[in-house]
Amino acid sequence: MLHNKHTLGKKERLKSRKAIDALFSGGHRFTVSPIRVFYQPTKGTTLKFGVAVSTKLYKKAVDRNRVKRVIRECWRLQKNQLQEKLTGKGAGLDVFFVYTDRELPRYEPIFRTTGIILEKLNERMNG
RNA sequence: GCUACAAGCCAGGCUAUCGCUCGUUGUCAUCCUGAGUUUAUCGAAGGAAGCAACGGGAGGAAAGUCCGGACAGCACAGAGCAAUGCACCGGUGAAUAGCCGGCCUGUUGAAAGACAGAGAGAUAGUGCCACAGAAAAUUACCGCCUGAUGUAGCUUUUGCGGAUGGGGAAGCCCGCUUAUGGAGGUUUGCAAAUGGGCAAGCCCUCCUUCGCUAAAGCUACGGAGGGCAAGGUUGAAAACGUGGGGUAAGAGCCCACGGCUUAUGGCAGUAAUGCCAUUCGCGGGUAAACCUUGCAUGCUGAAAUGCCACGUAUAGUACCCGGUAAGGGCGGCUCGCCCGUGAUUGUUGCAAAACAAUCGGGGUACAGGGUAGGCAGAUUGAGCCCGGUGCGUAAGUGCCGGGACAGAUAAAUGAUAGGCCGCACAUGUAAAUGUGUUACAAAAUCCGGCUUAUGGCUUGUAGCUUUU
RNA sequence: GGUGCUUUGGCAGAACGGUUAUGCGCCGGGGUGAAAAUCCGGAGAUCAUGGUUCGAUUCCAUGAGGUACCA
Repeated sequence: MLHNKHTLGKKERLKSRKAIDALFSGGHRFTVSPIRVFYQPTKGTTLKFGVAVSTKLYKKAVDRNRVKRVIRECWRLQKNQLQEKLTGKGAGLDVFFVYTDRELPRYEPIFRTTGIILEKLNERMNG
């Protein structure tokens, strides 16, 4: 029952500055436009997620919040499969998205892109 | 109906599904602490995470960071300088460069009024004022007046200044004279012979004319020097304005009227200020040029600050320091003041102490190592809103009653879908249909202002247009 | 969160409050068989809006952009 709920609480978010620094310096990365993905396996069993949008792309805080909310929503609705796999393997993963497009995103394309990213992450966890 | 201005209000609402965060309550089989005793995979009670229910969850500007505070830390030994800010008056308020009222000035207007004002000082000093113009600030180009010396002309007076003459019987011929002409005399010559004559610039005298020299006077030109600032094609700006007197010419030099201004007094006003009287004056503009005057300001800023946890290197290099230390604080600078060194050994010495060495200590700079988690600050406060009421022109404020008030921290307050209300656009006579959809923008310790961005609604005022 | 500095043609970059220089680039012409270089000529700018001033790139205010710093 637990994994049918599409939650994204505090524990599922990437909040430590230290962890993020480590992710940027030592993590793997790939890009599915317009999103750049950073990820790194960890010791815990949780899947942690974070988003960032540059101030240079969007000067207004309202726009940045909008982008982050859309991406977060897409991740929340689709990440359960990956979480199950990790729980099965007893592994953890930190994932970080950076939005790189200058145009404001619409919901559906981002939803699809997030799906592709999750598939890729799934494959890589296998390998 | 449109436009402009002013004031006020709202900042979409509903349903479904899935979420985020805070609080309260409950639950809790997992974990932690663990009363109790029977020492047992016993467990009261509490807590953590999870779960459930209920409740709260961006703004009028949350923005810009332009002002002002609260609050916190450091300092509190003062003086001077510097720096920064402010600048009509009164009120308001915790405070301000905010707000309210008033005064003054300017613009506009017939006026009433409206709008604007960084609104101390240009007579403390320095600088600047392009082009044009005579000149851009106590000066002088033209000009007006006076005017030594000079030049020219005129008048008067004095003095000076013209031609040797020769030849021929004569007419005449030659020579000379750049002062004209006349009168008289004398002389010479000629002709004639009665008398009267004729001729002569170069014989004499006088007058006149002309020229020169000198003196005096007048006029004109020029003008050393002096006086004046009235007038002068400019310019953004021109030396208080108009009229009269005055003068060599002129001038606020004097007078009258008017304008501005200083001071004193009276009256009105809390005051700025206004009116009246007397009075010093009238030497441009610019201080959002430097500056001067007055007043105010200790510095820093929640990344402040306190506590807990974790971690590292009590290490390295160079230099400095023995009390008037190195260095640090007040503090941006100077003075001044304050803080800031111990032990052991040795030498000298009666001692106090001084000096030296060693060890430690302190400081500055460099290069490096570590941490960047949690709690408090921190979400209810000089507060805000509504109603009533008192005071006040108002800003505001007193009293009474009621109400609401987020708290994240890689940072929540949402996403998707569908209607509805409203709005905009398109089609349409209309009914309606279709499309789009709210603008500006997101708390980050808190509060009061200001400024800027912006959708819609209501009311009022003014103008325009249409219809009646 | 806080504090500075800065904005001049396409680019770089000067300018006492008094006509916005200069270089590279661009356009046109000349030149060449065609180009390059060179030569001649030309266009093109003070971030925006107000204010002070007779007059603002310059001084002041407000806003917009850029940039740097503070643990």
